[in-house]
Amino acid sequence: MDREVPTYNGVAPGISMAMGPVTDMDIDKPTTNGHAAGSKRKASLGKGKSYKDDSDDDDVPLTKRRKTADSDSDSEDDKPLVKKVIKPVEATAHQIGEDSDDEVPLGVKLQETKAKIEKAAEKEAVKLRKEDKVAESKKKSKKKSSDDDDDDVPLKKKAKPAAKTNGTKKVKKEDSDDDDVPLVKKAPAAKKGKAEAAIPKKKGKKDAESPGNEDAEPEEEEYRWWEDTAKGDGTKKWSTLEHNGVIFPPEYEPLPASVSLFYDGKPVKMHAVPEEIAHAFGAMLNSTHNVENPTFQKNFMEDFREALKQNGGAKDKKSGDKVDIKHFDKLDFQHIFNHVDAERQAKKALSAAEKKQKKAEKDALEAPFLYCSWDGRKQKVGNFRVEPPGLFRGRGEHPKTGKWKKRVSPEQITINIGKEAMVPAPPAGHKWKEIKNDNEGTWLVMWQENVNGNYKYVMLAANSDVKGQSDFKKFEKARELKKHIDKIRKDYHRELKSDVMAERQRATAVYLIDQFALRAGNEKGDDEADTVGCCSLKFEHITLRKPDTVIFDFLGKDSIRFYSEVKVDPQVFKNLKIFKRDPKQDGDDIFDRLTTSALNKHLSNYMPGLTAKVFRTYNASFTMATLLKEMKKAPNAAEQMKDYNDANRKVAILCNHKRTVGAGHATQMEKMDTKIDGMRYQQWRLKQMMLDLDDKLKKKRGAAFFELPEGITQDWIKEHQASLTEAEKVKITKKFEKENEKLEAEDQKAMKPKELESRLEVIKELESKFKKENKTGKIEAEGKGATVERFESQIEKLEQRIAVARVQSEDRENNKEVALSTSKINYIDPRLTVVFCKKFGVPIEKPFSKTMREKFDWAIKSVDEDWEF
DNA sequence: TCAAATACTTAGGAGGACGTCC
DNA sequence: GGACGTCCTCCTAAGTATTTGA
Repeated sequence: MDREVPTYNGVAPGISMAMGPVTDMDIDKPTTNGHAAGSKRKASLGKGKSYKDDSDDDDVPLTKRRKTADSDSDSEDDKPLVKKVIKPVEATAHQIGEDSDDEVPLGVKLQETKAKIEKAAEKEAVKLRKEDKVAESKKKSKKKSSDDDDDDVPLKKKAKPAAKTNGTKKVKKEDSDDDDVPLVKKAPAAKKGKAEAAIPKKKGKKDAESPGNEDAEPEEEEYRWWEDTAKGDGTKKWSTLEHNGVIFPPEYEPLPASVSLFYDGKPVKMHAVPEEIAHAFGAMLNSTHNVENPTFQKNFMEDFREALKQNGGAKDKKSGDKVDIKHFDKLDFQHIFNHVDAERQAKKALSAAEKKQKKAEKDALEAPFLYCSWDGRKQKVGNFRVEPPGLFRGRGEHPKTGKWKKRVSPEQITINIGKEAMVPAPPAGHKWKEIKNDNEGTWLVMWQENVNGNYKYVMLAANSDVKGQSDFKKFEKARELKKHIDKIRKDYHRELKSDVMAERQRATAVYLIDQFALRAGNEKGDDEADTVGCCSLKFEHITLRKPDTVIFDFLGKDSIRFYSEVKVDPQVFKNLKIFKRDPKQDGDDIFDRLTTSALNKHLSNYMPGLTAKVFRTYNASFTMATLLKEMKKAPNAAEQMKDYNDANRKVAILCNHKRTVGAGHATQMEKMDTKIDGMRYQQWRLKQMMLDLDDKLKKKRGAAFFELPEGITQDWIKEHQASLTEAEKVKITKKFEKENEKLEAEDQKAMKPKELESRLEVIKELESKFKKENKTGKIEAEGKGATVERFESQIEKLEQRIAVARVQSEDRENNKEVALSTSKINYIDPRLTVVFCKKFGVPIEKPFSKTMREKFDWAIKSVDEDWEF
């Protein structure tokens, strides 16, 4: 039974959309976003293993428990714990202070740097608490003046706003419980009606993206929320909210008759529903890590076959006979891929004008969805496009990777909007799942996806006020942690020896989170990739090497490998040994008495809102702050940026932010090496020319100066000479051909091959020169007015170029698998970067791209160079 | 108390835009 | 102006953390 793909219009004028039949949500039993179905305890105990000694006497002092074979070392438990700093040893997750040029052994160097940073943090914490006390007593003594001050945000006193405020008039106190005070200054509520027309403009921002809005609307006053101290308690996010909903993806366009999926060598035809799934697979044929993954293939096959079953199966295109598609190996997607690729190329080949035209059409279509009105302010919406159907690209060994992510229908979509606002119309013939007026949420639209049952949200863009505010809060929270970090560290060092197992595990976990920037590690379900964080570390993820080295080796978020060999506090080493004690084995939790909730609950005792993830933000920003503080002025902005990136890289390494090494990396490195060697060879030649002018120099400068550079051999020279002459030959030939083409285009007579021959004479001369040099071992001084001084200056210039190239090469190598952007976007307080720019006179455009400058607008406008994290 | 539901941040990769070099 | 490499933006997966409800 063939069915037409249902099509309907209505959300965006002019766009047609297709969705699957409107059923009652094609959603598998949801597993929820990232939450395990089973409990943590089940993970280690469910297999019938007994930890009787541990579980039965949780609260029995560990010292009274049975001794193990390692009792010797355990007996040291009761010795006073000497506070030690960690000593990471490898170029892995903890390379703070790494310095490849340094003579000091890496481990020692790292230890020193980390110790310095920790010591500084401790000192700072004491100082901050002192300052707080003084401030508090001052406050008490002049209570009445409290509403004049704006230093309500902790630590804000250090931040002197660089620019004059033109923001909203300050309302008083921060901790106002008054829910009715709008989060942002209330602007006149937009009229009911076409929402996009009601969305006011933001001052100073070009509005090219919203073509419908270009006429003379009054510009909105910039709202400097970071100077507004009356931000409520954060529960109520908005008072009025207007938006136009979402754009649905275009309908599926069936393949032309000439293009087919092949099965067992024969072209087959099928209904659009299964064809769309096959099309998706064919389109991603170049993504080998997906299409060659057996799980991906298996899941794809299951869903593809199911879709075929539901839609009349497949038929031989020629005979019309039924084809039972059973085996993945017999499928051939190449024709589909070629078709998709041709379409891509055609799109690429469009003229500039055509591309412009297409873009204009797309922009016009999307314009109504770009912005919303949030408390009367025009705010950019982040992801207003409903995710198109496709094959789920779960990362790593995700058990569901390759499953078909179905087309989302309006009936699955919940709209969150202000009570007074006009609800966007669903596509004709459809209705929304639900309309909500939840002003405690920041999302505008929500639906549930069918593969994992995950919730998908449409929220505001990163440069919106509300996202900026939560970013600001996040960094303020991390700064707040500075005041408590010394106490927290003292406490966990003490509790590492606690008699209560749960407490000891907790202390050990906090130690790891603090020292090695591990993530919390929530429990995961069986239908997710097997990745872990701190609390979910398993037996096999940690190897202990006496006396105090821990080797972490596990897959973290996004299945990125975390490998690190580090020296730890001896008590941590002992604890981990205990947590791994028999009968635990592979698959069992290291921290079987600890959950992320318990850990976070404990942390919140130190400071409201303190959770495991705050440590990552704190350590990243604090490290960056320390490195920037130590930074010296560089001769120019480029070198200053290199220093900045080096600091950024240290933070990225701390956070284990990685990227896959680009395909061309090795070739690039080789190229750079060859380039450097070429320059060194050139230097050597110049030195020989110096000798040619004055053979006494050898005695004067010492023979070593004139020797062949290390690694440059006679064989290498011959090879290099050959490649030099070849490159020159190619260059001359290409130039000749181009000139001829030009002549022909101008209807002139082309040059004869003889001309090329004569031009290539120089190559012959070059070759014979090299030959002579190689034979005699002498290099004649070249150039008019050759002098020793001139050659020396040329050598010096080459030396500089070599140095620059070496730095670049090293930089590239060091950076090949480190992603800097993640830490810059999420972990390093942007105000630190602003301070860096101001202090060293570097334009903000250097470290922050346009999008980042918009996202961190609040930071750029709120600090001067004296600001400290 | 626990699992499920919910809402948000953090993450790497794909692909297009942009800049540089020849 | 085309080839090539790099940077930037978009996309959406994959985490964390809190809230809800049985």
